[in-house]
Amino acid sequence: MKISTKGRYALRLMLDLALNNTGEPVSLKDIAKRQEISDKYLEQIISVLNKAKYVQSIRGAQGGYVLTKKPEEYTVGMILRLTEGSLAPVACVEEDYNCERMSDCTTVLVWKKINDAVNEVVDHITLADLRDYEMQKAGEYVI
Amino acid sequence: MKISTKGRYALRLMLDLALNNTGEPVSLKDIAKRQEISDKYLEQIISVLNKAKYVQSIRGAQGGYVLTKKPEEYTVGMILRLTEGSLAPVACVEEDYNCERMSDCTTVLVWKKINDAVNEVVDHITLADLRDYEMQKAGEYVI
DNA sequence: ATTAATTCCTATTGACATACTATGAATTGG
DNA sequence: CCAATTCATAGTATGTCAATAGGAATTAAT
Repeated sequence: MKISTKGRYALRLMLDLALNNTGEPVSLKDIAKRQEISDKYLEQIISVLNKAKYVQSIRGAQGGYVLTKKPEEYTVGMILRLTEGSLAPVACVEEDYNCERMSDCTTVLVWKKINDAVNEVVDHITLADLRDYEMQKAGEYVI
Repeated sequence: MKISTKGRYALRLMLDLALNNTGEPVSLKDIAKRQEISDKYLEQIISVLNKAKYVQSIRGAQGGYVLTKKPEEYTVGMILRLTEGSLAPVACVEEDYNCERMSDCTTVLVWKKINDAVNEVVDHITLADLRDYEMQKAGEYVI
């Protein structure tokens, strides 16, 4: 029942971009340094985000990545589902899954409730929420 | 973000015992047949439930297993945590976990919310709820 | 006392996923 | 031209999953 590093790093990566959302491209090397994550591994992760047009890449020297949308427009769910695949706790509550036991199966009730509960959380937190939380937290120690 | 067969089978196994809770021991072979699960695999799973005293075993011919408590007293969370280990979506929201980034880490907010949401579900469904649901469902077609 | 049915215990296996590392090509600003 | 960057693909070590396998121990029924 774990979220892998892929999803976790993707979220930190996107949050990092949201916090450095100046219009200038942010290099992966910088993100990797700030987040203390292997840059080579981050390359693979951002490649997925890039192909899905969640970020735009600028190649060459001084290149990097920028968000394609406003932080408000990314939910945590979008990012996790893209990088992790489905967040469903079991295959049988995923879209168009078919199981012969389905009609008999009582435990599927539990999986559906877990699924709904998780979706409710991840689909209502945006990158902007996390960015604001982090910025506010940073401000707490100013005075 | 998946629950493994171990936890899923454990829940079906326990529900099967709740539905056949006559006081007579139920053999694993029968459970395996009803649930269409490998009996050899179920042996390993029930061994965990047995060591935790969630079930009591009766050895020898005509032996089997019985629940040690009333179905009302088992939550889905108890059964899943025992067989799956922690249900936390990431290690850092588990009890007494320590991570240097903890104080900086904004994404942990997300994991905590997921964790709470899942716990809220699994800790409020009991075996009796599932048993009643299944019995009621079976009755629907009587007339 | 024997047999058959059962639980109990431990080891092994094949497939797959995870979390990277490695290598090098392509692109581009300075 | 060069250094910094993204892009693409391959490899790898480790671990987990989902069983399967084999047999020992126990006990009710005959």
